[in-house]
Amino acid sequence: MRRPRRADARANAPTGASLDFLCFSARDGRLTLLAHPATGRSGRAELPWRALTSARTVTGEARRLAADLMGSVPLWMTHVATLGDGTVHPSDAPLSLIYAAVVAAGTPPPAGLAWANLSALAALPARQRQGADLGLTALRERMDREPIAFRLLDEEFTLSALQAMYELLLGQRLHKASFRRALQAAGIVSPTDSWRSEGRGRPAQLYRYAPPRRRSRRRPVRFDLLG
Amino acid sequence: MRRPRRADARANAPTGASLDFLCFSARDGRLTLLAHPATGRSGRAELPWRALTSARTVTGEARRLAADLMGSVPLWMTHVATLGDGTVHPSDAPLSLIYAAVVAAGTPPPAGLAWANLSALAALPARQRQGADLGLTALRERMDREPIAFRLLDEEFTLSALQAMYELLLGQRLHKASFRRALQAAGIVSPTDSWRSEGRGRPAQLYRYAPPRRRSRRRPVRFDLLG
DNA sequence: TGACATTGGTAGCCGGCGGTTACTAATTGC
DNA sequence: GCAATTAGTAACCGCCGGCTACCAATGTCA
Repeated sequence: MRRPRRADARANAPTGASLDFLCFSARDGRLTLLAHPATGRSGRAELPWRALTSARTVTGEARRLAADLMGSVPLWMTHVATLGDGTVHPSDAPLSLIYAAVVAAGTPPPAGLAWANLSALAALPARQRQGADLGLTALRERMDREPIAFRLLDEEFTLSALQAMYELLLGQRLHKASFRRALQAAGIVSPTDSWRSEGRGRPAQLYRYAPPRRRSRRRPVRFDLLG
Repeated sequence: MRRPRRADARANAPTGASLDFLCFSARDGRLTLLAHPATGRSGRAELPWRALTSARTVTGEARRLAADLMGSVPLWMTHVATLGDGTVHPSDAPLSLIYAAVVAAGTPPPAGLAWANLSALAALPARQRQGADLGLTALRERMDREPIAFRLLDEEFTLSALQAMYELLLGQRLHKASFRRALQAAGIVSPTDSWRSEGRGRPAQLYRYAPPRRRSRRRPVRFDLLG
């Protein structure tokens, strides 16, 4: 059984795979996802996807797909799932490689696509819906290891905007003082000379994401997350 | 470009995928990985794999592969990576789905396979080596959310054995008092009536993994892991 | 012009977590 | 009986993180 002839492997192998592009952004205090609107030819909302043509450069093809759509490769992008299991997918491919990315709030959608609320996610084809769920979960779980929230903001941002983005992703309110104390202690933002005044209230200083070189503290062993 | 005919997708699509089985265990205080020894026909160490025959049941096929090898489905098993990118793989398949699993220390290897030290990992074919690295990283990152260390132990275990397993996975020594305090506070183990006495020293009480129903505490926002 | 609302930003209290030291308990081997 | 070895716990204490309270700077409006 081990090491079959190449022809054997080809004989009853599943054919083809799709690359699916999960692109998150934020708009009006909501998380949004890039999708073909339901008004398309299929009459159904659908994530952008492309047939995988050469598995020799999977990550390259994923980046190319993203760049072709968005104009440039997103600052944060990663593979989040590989789905098959007989779920419905517009490509008819038996396998789909789901890539998730994040672009700054306010990025205009490419032609033919729109920013959809996450509530519209239920209308996606089954496999894409599952991929979107997994992608969103991945965003939430990785945001304390990778600068996901920062990539959803412009290069310069206020600390209030950063906190609002964290609250959006985590789905819970955070305390301002604690948030800023932890942020300053980690030293991962550096202030700029600019200030932003939006209507009422005291102007806010603008910051940049500037992670230090030094190694991060190791976290203690935790048992309270098991179950 | 969107929604190509099925024939189009098939035309230049990559053909076939392999399922690769990363099975970790522990032996003599070392982490080990199930592999075909280098004495096989290929003369090279190799992870067990199988051609994916029906993508309709990817997870089912992965479980079946594991069960066929080990006799039963491992208590912890998950998909950790999908690799292509032109790396070498014994199957010649352009894509490989890597599944990682964990079995109790002392589980005998199936015929034709052996428990290999992680140092032997460098000898694997490139794609399998990459998969093994990713799998090991996944083990370490997920062990505070999923009961990975517990699945590497027998059903009943001593707290010292549990701590040794955590130290093995994390690659660092832990303090006994802190470890046990956190463990008791989380309430995820329950003592049994049995005691184990191995040679010298005071006998140790045996415990079982028994996670509570209650919801886990939410962890604070952390910025010190970014960068 | 001055009071108020609004948003930005910080000081400091305090309970609990987690690293550490130090101790007690129970067994084997001499 | 005594040393060695392993299991298990108590308690100190610094720091993290939730919280309250406060000050700062702007726009709005009477």
